[in-house]
Amino acid sequence: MSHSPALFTPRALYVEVAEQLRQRIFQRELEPGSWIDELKIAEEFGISRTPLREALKVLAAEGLVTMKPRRGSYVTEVSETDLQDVYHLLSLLESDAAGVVAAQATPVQLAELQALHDELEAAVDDAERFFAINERFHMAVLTVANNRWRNQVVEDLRKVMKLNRHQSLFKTGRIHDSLQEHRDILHALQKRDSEGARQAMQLHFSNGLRAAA
Amino acid sequence: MSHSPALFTPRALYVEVAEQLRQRIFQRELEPGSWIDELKIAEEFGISRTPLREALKVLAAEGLVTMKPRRGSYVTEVSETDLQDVYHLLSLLESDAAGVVAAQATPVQLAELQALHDELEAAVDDAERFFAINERFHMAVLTVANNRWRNQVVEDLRKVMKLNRHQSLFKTGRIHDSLQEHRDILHALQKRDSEGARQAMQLHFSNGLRAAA
DNA sequence: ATTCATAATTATGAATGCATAACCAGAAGC
DNA sequence: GCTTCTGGTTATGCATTCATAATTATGAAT
Repeated sequence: MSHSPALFTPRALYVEVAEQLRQRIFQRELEPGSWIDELKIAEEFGISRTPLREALKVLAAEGLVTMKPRRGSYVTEVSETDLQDVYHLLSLLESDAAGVVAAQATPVQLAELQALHDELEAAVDDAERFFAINERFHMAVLTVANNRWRNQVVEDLRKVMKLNRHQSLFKTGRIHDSLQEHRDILHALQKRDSEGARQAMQLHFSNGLRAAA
Repeated sequence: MSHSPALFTPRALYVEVAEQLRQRIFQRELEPGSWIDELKIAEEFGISRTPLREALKVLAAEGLVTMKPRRGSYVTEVSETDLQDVYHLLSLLESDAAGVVAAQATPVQLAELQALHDELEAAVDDAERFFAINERFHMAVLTVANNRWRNQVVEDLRKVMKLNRHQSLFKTGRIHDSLQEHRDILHALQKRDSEGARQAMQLHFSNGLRAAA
């Protein structure tokens, strides 16, 4: 990795570190509730504590990390009620977004959503892949709904949701059910049925919560 | 900023600085869109750049500040559509909260909300005070609704809303109207009418947006 | 042995220093 | 006159160093 100087303006180091830390957290290398050793991590990354601490503050704002004054940073523990609360909010925000999309999406945008959904259908046998495309679909709906503040909020809440260790999608039958729910959502969107889209999305989340809990 | 020795463990400096910066931003000492001179601010506060930069990252996470790589930090500019989007979300989140409160609040909690509302009634002639109590009431509703993730989100969005607040509440008649809307909300809560509370809160926000825009 | 006081250790929070990318002004070239 | 190059300046991002609060370890006294 010789010095190929900033052709593609590299993100600031603390942004990069924040992303790496997210990965470690999601992969349970850093367990919920565990203390984050700044010195150890800084050494592992080969950086100083300064950008690491900045990254930790970013993660704290996202809710992935909890900072205690003079005690350091801890990976956030997501309780059962936390999970319910987060699902409640996601349901509220994303179902509203679905309603907006049904009312306002252009034909091109609907086609893009359809294309994503087709990918999802094709990934039914690959849970990992299904999970990734599922996330892309949900974010695509939000993008079309076009409210950058909501996007930010949902993005953060989804990160918190991911902290929950048993990914609902891997439970038996959940993928199949989830896919059917997605079909219903897409169908409502294409019918331009705002209320139907809202309800379908809500159902999708309440089922998702049941599977996760 | 050399304070007397820490009798009551003061919050970390960067937290304090973040709060001070919020005040400056809300009071328009730092104007939306303007660049934030780290050296200048650090000197004014009598601190180094390190805690200031950490504070700026906190504000960035709240949406008050926008950071551009290698360009520094800027006070977030809130466009007309931004304002609409934020109101939309607040309406969604707080009206849902109102519905929860109507269904689940204990009599004691309802009495506390009533007491806050009475304070609001009494502040009808003091716009500044009215504004403050209004905020307390809204946050009290959220507290009763008891979803810490929503609280955090709403808190942040309200800060963004404040970036714009200029004259919204000070427009002629808005205080009076706002008060009436609050009466309707409280009435629905005490009737345990979830749907009514939701709608009353939604109306409150849509009127608020009209007055702000 | 248990408890309390105190010393040693460790980690956080903040200050300082430094390297480099971005900006700006002025000169050279067309 | 306009563009482009170049040198100087400035501010950001990161590393390093330092101070102090918190924790643990140690030891004395009951």
